[in-house]
Amino acid sequence: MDTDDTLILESFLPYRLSVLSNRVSSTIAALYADRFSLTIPEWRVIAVLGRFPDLSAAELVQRTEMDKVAISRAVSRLLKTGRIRRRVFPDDRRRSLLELSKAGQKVYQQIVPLARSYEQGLLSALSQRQKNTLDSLLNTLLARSLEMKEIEPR
Amino acid sequence: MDTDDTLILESFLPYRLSVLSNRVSSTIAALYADRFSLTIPEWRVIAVLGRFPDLSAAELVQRTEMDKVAISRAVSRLLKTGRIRRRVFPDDRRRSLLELSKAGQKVYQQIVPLARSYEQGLLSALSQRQKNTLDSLLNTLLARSLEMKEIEPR
DNA sequence: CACATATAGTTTCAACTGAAACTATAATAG
DNA sequence: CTATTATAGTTTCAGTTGAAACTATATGTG
Repeated sequence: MDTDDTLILESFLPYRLSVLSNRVSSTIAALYADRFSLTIPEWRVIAVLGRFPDLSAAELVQRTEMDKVAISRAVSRLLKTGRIRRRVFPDDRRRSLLELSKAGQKVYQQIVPLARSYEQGLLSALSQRQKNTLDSLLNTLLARSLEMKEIEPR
Repeated sequence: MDTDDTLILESFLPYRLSVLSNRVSSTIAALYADRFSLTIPEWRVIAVLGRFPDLSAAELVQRTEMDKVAISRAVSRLLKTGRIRRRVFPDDRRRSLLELSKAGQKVYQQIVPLARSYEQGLLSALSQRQKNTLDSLLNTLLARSLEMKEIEPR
């Protein structure tokens, strides 16, 4: 029924991804903001430092796929709220070494189960097999989206 | 290897969806901005009006899942650039009826193939079977994400 | 009718964002 | 070594955003 010169927005993959991602992010953001006064960028930094202590800001940029301005701001809020500590890397004084403070570790420990449980809730309608399929489809799409971004010249 | 109190950000579904959606959206946004000076909200309005002429702003809100401020701004830019026209709905003078102008139709006709071709490129690594699976997984997740958003009280 | 309440859409204001400029330090070249 | 160039991270500035207030119109109630 649908002709070739029409586009059905609600079937258009980029649109659907955007709606899904916005819904998920805003739900989680509300969760984190309510209980921990944490933004999503801050939470991402905590999540990464929980696993890999003593990273520099540049390493956080890589591991979170956020830009360095966002990292700088998240880090400065987390420093102010005492959730991370910063040392200077002795061999290169431009660089800092960031790690969770005691308070930051506590937030991390509380928020990990919350994050897991949201994720499980979202995935609860899927069988294990479907979850595996989803995982692999997302891997493919993530790789392909990166190629298409780089190929398409700015 | 990964214990229960650790979270691997790059495997966390909300994070992956966000990275994917941001990549896709920013690639498309660059495409549209370059060639048509169109933002994504404007493009969404055009896409919907191309299929359903004579909608009100409130109907655009529903069909695009954007909020009414964003719609109001997109509509006012599109009016200014002459891509849509607005009439007052006679039976209720608060309401407007929006439709593509000739120029808007032309943009629509040019941009639909561009959108389709981006989507095909993104999906090019998938078999038809995988595309169907993706489609159905997204439907499930979209439904579930809505439930979880509504259940979780603000 | 007059008043209260609801709805469509716009504007305002404060917070957020990213690109570009900037500061500090380091590495490399003459 | 000094000058130049590069890198780490921060700040600035010019948009962009969304919540709440606002304007205009419509609907419901006594």
